[in-house]
Amino acid sequence: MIGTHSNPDAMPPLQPAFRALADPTRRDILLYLSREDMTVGQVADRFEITRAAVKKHLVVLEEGNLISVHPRGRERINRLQPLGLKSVSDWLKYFDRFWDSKLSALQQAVAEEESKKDD
Amino acid sequence: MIGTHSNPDAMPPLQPAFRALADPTRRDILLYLSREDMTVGQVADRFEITRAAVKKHLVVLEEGNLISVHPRGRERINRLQPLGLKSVSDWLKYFDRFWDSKLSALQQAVAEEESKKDD
DNA sequence: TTTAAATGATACCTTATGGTTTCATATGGA
DNA sequence: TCCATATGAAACCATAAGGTATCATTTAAA
Repeated sequence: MIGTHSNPDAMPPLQPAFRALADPTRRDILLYLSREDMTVGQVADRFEITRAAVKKHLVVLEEGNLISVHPRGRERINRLQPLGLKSVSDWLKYFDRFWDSKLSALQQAVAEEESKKDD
Repeated sequence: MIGTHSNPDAMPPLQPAFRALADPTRRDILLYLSREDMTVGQVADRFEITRAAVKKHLVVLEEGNLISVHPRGRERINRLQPLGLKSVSDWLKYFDRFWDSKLSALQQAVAEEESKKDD
C-alpha cells in the first residue's frame, strides 16, 4: 500500500507543511525569516497585503511547523523552524534516485526514445 | 529583495509544482507512478474518488511538471517526471544549512535557551 | 460495422483559501 | 495614569479547489 494520508504518529504530519509551502507569499516569508527573526509587523512591512493577511500566513506556517513564535513584550518574534522543512525534504528525498543516479538517466533516455511519437 | 513570486525565466516555475504537491492524493499518485507507469484508469482504481477527479489531479501534476503523459492507443500513460520534483528539491536545499550544520544546532540551542519563558 | 472500453470535457456544488475591514486587548512610555 | 503601538480576533467576500454526474469522442475488438 502507498500513502493513505494517514499519519502513523512519530514524526510531524506532512500535510500542514506541504499546505503551508503551497503559497508563494508564505515561501517568501520563510526566506525573510531565514535571514533574521522578525515581528509580525516587520514581516508585514515587506509585503503589500494587510498585516491581518500576513498574520494568517504566519499561523499557517506555524501549523506546518515551519516557524516558531516567541512572545516578547507586546511583540511576537517569528523564527524559522528548520525541522518542519526537514520533514518535507525527507519526503522528497525518496525521489532522489529518479534523477540523481545514472541509472535513472538511462531509464529516462530509453523512455524518451520509446515514446518519440507521443506527447 | 526576496522572492517576489516572479520567474526570471530559465528553469520551470516553482508555484505549479508546490501547488501540485499540496494535495495528499496527488502525492500518493506520485508514489504510485514512481513504481510503474500507469494509465488514468489504473491510477483511478487505486483511489475511492471518481475517475474524473483523478483526471483533474493528473492535470495538476502535469502542470507542475511532476509527470508526463504519453498517449498510447486509446490510453494515456502517466509517467513520473523527476525534473519537476527536482526544482522543488532545489528550493528546499537552500534551507539545508539551517538544520544540517553543527553551527545551526548551536544557534538553535542558544535560541531555545534565550526564549525559555516564551512559547 | 457495431459495440464496448478508456478518456476528455463541461456544468454544477460545497468548502477552503487568501484578503479586507473593523473592533478588542495588551503593553511600553511619556 | 493615559495614549500610542503591536497584535489578536471575528465577520464578511470573491475566487480557487476538490468532487460528482453526465455527455461527447476516440479506438480496440467482436
